[in-house]
Amino acid sequence: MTATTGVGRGAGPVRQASLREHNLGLVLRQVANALAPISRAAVAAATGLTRATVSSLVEELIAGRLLLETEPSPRSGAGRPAVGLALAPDGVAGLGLEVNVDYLAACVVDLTGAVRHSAVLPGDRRGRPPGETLRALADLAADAVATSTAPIAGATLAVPGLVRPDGLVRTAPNLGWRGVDVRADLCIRGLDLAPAGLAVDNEANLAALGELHAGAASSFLYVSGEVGIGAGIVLDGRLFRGARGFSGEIGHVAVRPDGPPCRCGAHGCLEQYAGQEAILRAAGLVPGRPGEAAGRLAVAAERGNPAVLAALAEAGRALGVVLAGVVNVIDVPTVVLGGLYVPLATWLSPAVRSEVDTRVLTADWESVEVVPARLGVRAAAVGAAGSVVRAVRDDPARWLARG
Amino acid sequence: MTATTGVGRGAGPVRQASLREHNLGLVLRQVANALAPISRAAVAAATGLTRATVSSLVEELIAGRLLLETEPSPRSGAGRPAVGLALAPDGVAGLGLEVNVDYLAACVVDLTGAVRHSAVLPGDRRGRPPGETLRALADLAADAVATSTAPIAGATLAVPGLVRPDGLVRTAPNLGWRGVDVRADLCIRGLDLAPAGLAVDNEANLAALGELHAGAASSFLYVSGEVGIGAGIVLDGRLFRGARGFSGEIGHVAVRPDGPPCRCGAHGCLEQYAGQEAILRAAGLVPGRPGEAAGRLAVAAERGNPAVLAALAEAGRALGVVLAGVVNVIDVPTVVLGGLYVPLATWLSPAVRSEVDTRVLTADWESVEVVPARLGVRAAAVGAAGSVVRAVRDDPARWLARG
DNA sequence: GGCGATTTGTTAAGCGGTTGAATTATTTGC
DNA sequence: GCAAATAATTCAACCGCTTAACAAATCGCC
Repeated sequence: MTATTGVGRGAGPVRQASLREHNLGLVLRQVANALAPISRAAVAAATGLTRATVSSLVEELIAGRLLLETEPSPRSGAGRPAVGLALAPDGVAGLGLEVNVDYLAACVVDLTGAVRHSAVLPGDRRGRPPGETLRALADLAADAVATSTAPIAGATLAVPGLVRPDGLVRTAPNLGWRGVDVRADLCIRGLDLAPAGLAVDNEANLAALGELHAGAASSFLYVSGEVGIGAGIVLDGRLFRGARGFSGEIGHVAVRPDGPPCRCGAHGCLEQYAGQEAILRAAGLVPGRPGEAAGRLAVAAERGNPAVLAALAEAGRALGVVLAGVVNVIDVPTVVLGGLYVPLATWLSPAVRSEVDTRVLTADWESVEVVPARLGVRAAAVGAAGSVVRAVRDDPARWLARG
Repeated sequence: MTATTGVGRGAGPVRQASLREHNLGLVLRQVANALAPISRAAVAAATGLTRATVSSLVEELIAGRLLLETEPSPRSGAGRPAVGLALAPDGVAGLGLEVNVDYLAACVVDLTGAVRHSAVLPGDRRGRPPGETLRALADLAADAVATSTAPIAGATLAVPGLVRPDGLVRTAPNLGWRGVDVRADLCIRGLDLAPAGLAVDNEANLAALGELHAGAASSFLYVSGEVGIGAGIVLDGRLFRGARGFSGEIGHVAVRPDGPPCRCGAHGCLEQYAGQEAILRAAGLVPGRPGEAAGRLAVAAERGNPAVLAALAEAGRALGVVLAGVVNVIDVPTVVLGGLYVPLATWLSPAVRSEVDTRVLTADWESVEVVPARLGVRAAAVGAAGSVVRAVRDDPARWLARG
């Protein structure tokens, strides 16, 4: 009986040092989440730590250039005025990279969450050798690094495909990649990736983090519609990766078990109803370059083209059926439509909402919101960069202890 | 920018006391997960704590009657013989309760995971007033408590319906319950529920924990087929409850969006293909008492009744389509078929497996297993009781510090 | 049988980190 | 100008882990 492998839960032992690491993060996040500069005393009150401890922790964070003291805020009541604390804009930054079907992107996000640099290099990357694409990306990345006044804590790369937890790209069908070890193949001038290393993740996952970063709710399902359809699941401010790291593959959830065949080998997958090519086909438009399909569809829909409107309604319905299923299973309060679906949200959302409302069991008392994404194409790159600074925020001690 | 509410992550501050609480749990779980009695030195080596610290922690756990010293194990090599440590069978126990359509159940599980007492009271509970049912359950529970030599740390109740995180039963359609506040209405003779309180949870969730307890993998999807169909999701040894606590409602995931109408108001829900009544209908059998349908189906299938075999194959296919979708979304390596599906697994599994294998995107390199549940009807009650002792195991300090 | 090697478990000193109280600093209000 | 109020720092005390030394119990080898 009872044979869970390993110890489960909070794994390791806890020494006093871990205690400080935890509290360091607690204080840093408290400052980060405050809307305005906040005093040590307020941090102490909010965290439950004593002011003495908070002072000591803050001192360390300031020395590590993660926090700054600001001018006292507008006075209120008697007493010594509080010294404000805020995140240091030049303390650390994260580098976010993205390889996609028709562009490469790089951006730098600082600790405060501000996007400090952002560059996109258009170009069709389908079927090109990974090495060539990665070299071009490395150049773009090196430029981004060169512009940063803050030290770069690490980099994260977004790829439209299945990525193993260790960073190996299992397959990125639309790029034509299979088994690419990005971590070994990418080296960026002016940036030593050894310490934090390069993280690689699915484009939908990182775009979801980008939305979180941009102020979306703390729990939501992000749907990334492109040639394929992926999803990133954010629960309670954290990315949910499933048991083995390949969560969110909603593009191959069945809409109709005996529907049209899909390139995955199954029948009636969502991609065959709401993928970019399926929508174009249903609308009677010719497939073109991957980047501009959404625009063409939006223009035609705006003009009232009936075939396009019908195609979008049908796609929305299929999307709604699948999303309702997902919500029934993981019970998220919000669905964010991203990628291709952002410019088409006006026409897709009604059908999606209607399906979700009738099919989600708990919809009667726990409403489910369907909203378009706030970020555009850059969502994944911003999310990737944001995930780096988020990692520093979650465990500042590791960053402070760097060689 | 960046406006996650609250602090997220590891919530509270960490004082030295929390440190000890954590390590107390670490040591206890290490002993629990060992297959045989284990020495202090081995615990130290496995956890990374020093032997001195482990000794101190063990002393506290022995004083609290959670651990026992056993005879030294068969010798091996030189050196002073080790004193074995094992979970104390009489240190604490958990009470598990279940209200279901056609029976009530109560059981007691001790810290080692052994079921010390188990009682089932058959009887149709559909449409009966909740108060009456709860009184009958309280009697059953009081008997269970009376038999226990170990102090009862708390109780958990399994209900076939939607349960709010605070324990309010939102709705249990097959019982005819709506908005029942079990925690207020249930009081058990001889057991003070005040300290740990009474937890209430969905039957599928707790049955999933029961399977975990019975040694299933540490990540799996448990499917509970009864009149309705629910699922419990276990990831990395932990129950996954979704963002708002209502996860796993797979009974109303669509198999065919324009299929037969479902009592939930939508069309083509899984319940209409693989629910108890749907299978009986498709098999041409009359609905009977809820408890015996599975048996009748299994007997008829055994005899080779073609209508029944076809009905089961069809149900298996529908189940497979939906489960494949769920696996695509949360990427679990194992699906456990429970409840009604256990006796029917022989006929359901092939269709389920075939659908899962063709529809799960990652199935080519990360196989998905489909297995029948190990526990029978009692899974939920055992899981409920197990969840109580599991809570003690995860945070022994709280139990040791009881008034 | 005795002695060293080996492993377990305990004890005592030390150190890191938080607490709590006292102290200093800086403002408002009367 | 002084009391009240609030912010931040200093310092002794305490708590829990670690290190290192030691005591206990067994094996193996001569």
